[in-house]
Amino acid sequence: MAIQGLETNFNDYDVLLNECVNQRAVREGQRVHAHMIKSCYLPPVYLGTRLIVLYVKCACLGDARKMLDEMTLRNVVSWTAMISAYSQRGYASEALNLFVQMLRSGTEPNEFTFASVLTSCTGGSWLDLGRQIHSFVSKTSFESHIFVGSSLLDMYAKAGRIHEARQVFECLPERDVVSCTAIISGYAQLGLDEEALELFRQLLTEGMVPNHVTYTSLLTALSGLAALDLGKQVHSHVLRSKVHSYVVLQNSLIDVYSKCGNLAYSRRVFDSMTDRTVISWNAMLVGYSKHGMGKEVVELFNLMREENKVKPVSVTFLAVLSGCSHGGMEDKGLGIFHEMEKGKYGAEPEMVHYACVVDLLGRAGRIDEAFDFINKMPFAPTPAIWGSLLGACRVHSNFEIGEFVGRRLLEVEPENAGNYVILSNLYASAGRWEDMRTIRELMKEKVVIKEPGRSWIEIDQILHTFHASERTHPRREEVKTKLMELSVKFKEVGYVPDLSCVLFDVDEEQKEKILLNHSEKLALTFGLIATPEGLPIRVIKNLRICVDCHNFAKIFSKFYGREVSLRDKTRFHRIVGGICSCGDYW
DNA sequence: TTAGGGTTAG
Repeated sequence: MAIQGLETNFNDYDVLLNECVNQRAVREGQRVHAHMIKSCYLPPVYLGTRLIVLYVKCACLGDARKMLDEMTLRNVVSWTAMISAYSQRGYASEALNLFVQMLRSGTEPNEFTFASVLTSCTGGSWLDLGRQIHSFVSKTSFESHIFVGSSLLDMYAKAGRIHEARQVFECLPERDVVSCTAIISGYAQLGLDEEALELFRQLLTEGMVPNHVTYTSLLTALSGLAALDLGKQVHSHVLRSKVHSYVVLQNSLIDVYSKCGNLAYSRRVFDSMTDRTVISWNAMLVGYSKHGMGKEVVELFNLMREENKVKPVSVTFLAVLSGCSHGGMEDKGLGIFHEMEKGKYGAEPEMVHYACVVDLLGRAGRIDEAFDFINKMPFAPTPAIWGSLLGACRVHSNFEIGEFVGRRLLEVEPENAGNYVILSNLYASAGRWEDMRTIRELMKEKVVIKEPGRSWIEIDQILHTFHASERTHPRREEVKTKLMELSVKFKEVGYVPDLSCVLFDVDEEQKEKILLNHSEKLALTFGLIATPEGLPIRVIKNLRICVDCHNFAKIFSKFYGREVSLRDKTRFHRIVGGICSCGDYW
């Protein structure tokens, strides 16, 4: 049917609008709409709603909203189509405002409305409103509806309220792959990786059939755990199933291999992809960057620009700049930063990029330049920026700037123990013992220990976790005895425990004991006794590795001829024959 | 006619 012969009646309009919706023909729909206006035809609710649906499906939100506003009579579908359009595109406040307007108008929401509007309550700041909607939902029959329930549990999970999310999940009268994935992903996104993995296994035994989204969420957890064998298992599963070509899933595979220290596998996945999003490039660049592979970072960035299919974004530059910094390509990194400033890439440098430059200059020993750079930045420096410069002052023994920065940091970030340690060590190296003692005293009063250290190692698909106060591992006594033995052997070949790494005010003997109990030493020692001779040992630590453990690992690698791959909070340390890929700067 | 879960960085 064409516009020319269009009659001003419901049936003609209805047939034509249906065709438009099916073919996503928004122009044609707009012409039909214009015809209605010209003919002074006031569309009934059904046709008005049909137009809203058409506009929403063709991403013309402005037209859709105009239509809704023009309608004198609206039904639950007209409201819900608009609310869900806002929700899906991330316009949370518009969606919520409209929901409130809908209630005021006296229209009863249905399960579609609740499922939509609750997805706009994610992100923490809307949680209070989300709770109110939840209590509203409980008074209706929709509480047990699976779509509404999935939205609800996802809302709680994204706000960090995983127990409430779990409660909603447990109360669902039925489960499907989406609700199962939502709860698994909730755990994974909060870094509760072991819980995510355990729940995945449990739900699998209960009959869940995972799809590409479930595998993507599971891979997030496996990345956090650096569970290489499990990651490979998921990969082969994915290859045998129909879901292997989803880009998001492949991006997660790049990430899992890179976080497990296996960049060759990451690159193989990356190269095999026919379509890549900016996240595929970013994941690969971040992988190289965390391994300190500056040359590869720059080459891949150049390739990305040559291909010119996707535009680099903020995270891309973060990876490129930090890759240049960790990979000893300071001038290249500085060059790219200056090009960003000049607008070459269409992405303005942000605070994180400035922080990368400070790190880059500091690492290269260009402390004065870094200090000048901070003072000229268009932002007020963050504690992380000062912290990065303080670290550089420690490594390059710059007392003057170090003292200034350290004092500054104690004011803005009094709870961070690392700052006190570096500053007191700076004083010690300058022979200013009185100042050193004052700083140590100050530290005792103010420091908050946020997260206890833990390290883990994967052997035959089993993750073995160690804490400083190790009481749980079945082979802990054997590990501790072996570790004592290593300490004696290593001292004979030059290992001197670095007691300045200990934050507690105890005697030297006690300090040495504390150091020897650091979780990464326990995990490393377990790796030695639990894996065949000569094989590389892969340890993961949740915090930044301390100088003493780093020294210990270097001697360990040389003594036993074992390659040690140690992933800490910020990067990978690949230690071969006593030499670390980080160049002793991290 | 309207609905729920996913990837990089910090």
